[in-house]
Amino acid sequence: MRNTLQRELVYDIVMNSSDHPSADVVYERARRMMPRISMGTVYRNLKQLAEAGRIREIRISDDSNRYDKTLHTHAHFRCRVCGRVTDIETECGAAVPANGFSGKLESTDILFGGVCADCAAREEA
Amino acid sequence: MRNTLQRELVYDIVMNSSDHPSADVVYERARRMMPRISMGTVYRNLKQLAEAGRIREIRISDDSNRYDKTLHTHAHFRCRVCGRVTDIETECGAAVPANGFSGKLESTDILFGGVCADCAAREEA
DNA sequence: TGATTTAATAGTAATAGTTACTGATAGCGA
DNA sequence: TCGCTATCAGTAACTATTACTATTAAATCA
Repeated sequence: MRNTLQRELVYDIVMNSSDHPSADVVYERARRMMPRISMGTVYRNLKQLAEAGRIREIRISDDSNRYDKTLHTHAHFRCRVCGRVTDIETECGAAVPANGFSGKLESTDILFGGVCADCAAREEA
Repeated sequence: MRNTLQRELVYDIVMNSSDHPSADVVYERARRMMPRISMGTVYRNLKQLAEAGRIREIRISDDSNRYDKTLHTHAHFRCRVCGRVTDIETECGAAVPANGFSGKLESTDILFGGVCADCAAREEA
């Protein structure tokens, strides 16, 4: 994997973000530093960095994928009102398949959906 | 909610499928019974039936949504080789957010990815 | 039962997220 | 420094899904 300015920029943006940015958001932030960078480059590098294990891809159906600097498996919560994605602890730690599963496990995604505390309070008012 | 032939057909197809069909697959099966049914109708009814709690929507990022006759929360495994989605038991039962989460929880999706036993055996050969 | 209301339909167009393509550029090994 | 080729910018294409519109048909009611 070549060490290009574009790839390092994309990587730095994810590593300095704590808000689980989507490709779109990474693109907007990247353009501030490198105005001619293209969307395709951002997508390609996010995918490659995730494949290389340098960042983590959070797959969110019915929404765009997000990218996370935190590498270890952990659950996420997505607020359907504000769209924010936050880390969340689960009671049993990381879920694992019970005995009896005989395939090859490669990824685990735990996604909770609902309304975050902030938006719930705002809805009350 | 009106009781249309199209809606009952879509519902019956999901209830008689154990392979977690996507909207596309439901559409193909529906056309065999009702050739003039449209894709939009299938999508609309799957969404409405899921909202009404009569079927369950399985959200699979980087792939189309699937639909399940089983209503209670349970984890799924998706094989990246053959694309099949199967039910899977987890060691700790259903994951729940740890104490400290103060939002409103509405959905839980646990998705494992990897290679199923069949495809793994085939890759060996 | 037949008229009326309106949710739902078929068919089509549009949207969003993402990937593919193409000629030009630049990282890196020799 | 030269040459190879991965990567780039820009654009087109693709896929899953939703939106739109005129038409149809459930359900309500006289």
